[in-house]
This record gives sequence, C-alpha cells and structure tokens, in this order.
Amino acid sequence: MNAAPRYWLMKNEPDEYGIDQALAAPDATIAWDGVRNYQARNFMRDGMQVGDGVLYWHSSCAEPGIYGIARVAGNLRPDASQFDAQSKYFDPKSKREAPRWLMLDVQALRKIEPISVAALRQYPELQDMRVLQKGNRLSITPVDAVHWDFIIGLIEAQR
DNA sequence: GCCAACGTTGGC
DNA sequence: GCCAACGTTGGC
Repeated sequence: MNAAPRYWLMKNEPDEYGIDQALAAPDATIAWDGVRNYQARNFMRDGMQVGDGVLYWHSSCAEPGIYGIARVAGNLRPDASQFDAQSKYFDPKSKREAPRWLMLDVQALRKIEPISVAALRQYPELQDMRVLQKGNRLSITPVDAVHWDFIIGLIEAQR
C-alpha cells in the first residue's frame, strides 16, 4: 500500500451545503452525505484520514470553483439518507445490514476569496488537476501535494 | 437548457 | 460478461 493522499477536493452545491452553512454548523462540522458514486465512496472509506486537507468546491452555480478550506474530521459511518424514503438520496437497493453508502464529517476551516475554474485554468502548474480535466464528474478527488501547495499560495496571496 | 462524458442497468 | 440504452453530472 502506498501512502494515502493527504489532500482532497470535495464538491458540494452552495445551496445544499455551501461553505457558509458549513461554517455556521456546530464546530463548523457537517456530515458529508449524498455521495452516490463508488469511486468517491472508496476515497472516503480507504483514503481519507482525520486531518487531511480539503478544498471546498462549489458546483452547479454561477462561478464553480474553490470557496473554502476544510479538513477531514473522520467519523466514517453509513450514510443515513440512503435509508430515508423521503430523501433525494434514498437508495432502495441498499440494505441496513449491508449499507452501500458512507459519509464522514468535514470541518470547515475558512472561507476564501473564490477561485473560479477559469482562474484555476490559467495556471500551467495546475493543468493536471483532476477537477480541471474534461469530463471529470467525480465529487471527491485526491489533490496532489504540489497542487495543494500552489493553491494555498494563491490563497495566502489574497490577504 | 445544452450536451459531452461517464456510470449504471439489464437483456441477452 | 458484453454492450446498448439510459440516467446523471456539471461546466458552459
């Protein structure tokens, strides 16, 4: 087993759990539920560790991009919404004795001056970022340390 | 609201 | 287990 990545990018819709809502939650911590993709689930299950850095992405909005910084807070557990028939994330095929979907806690650390997709694309240093690749739809992707460092540098330069 | 990309489903 | 049809994501 190679070392787990230490940085991640997690997409959320601003009207669902935007960075503002996350920061307003108790301990600024929210349960990251609704993941219904096996690859993304496996990142949560097998890769993410408490303390890992998270780029907080807003998608399906006017300016998709990075809106905040967060950290993985752990507490991996079955995603309750898969059993809730009223939830849009309800999965009738998932059984309680063998939950298909997982969620974990994410703690928002700070909001940043948004860095849009277009802004990110202008840096050759970031051209390999997974989220910038054509056709990428994964809601959770690993972030290379060099990309993380570069983006943190951009954020520091904002102040 | 379009549509490319990609994941999932289900008939065979 | 192949693969066509269908559904979803998400930037544009």
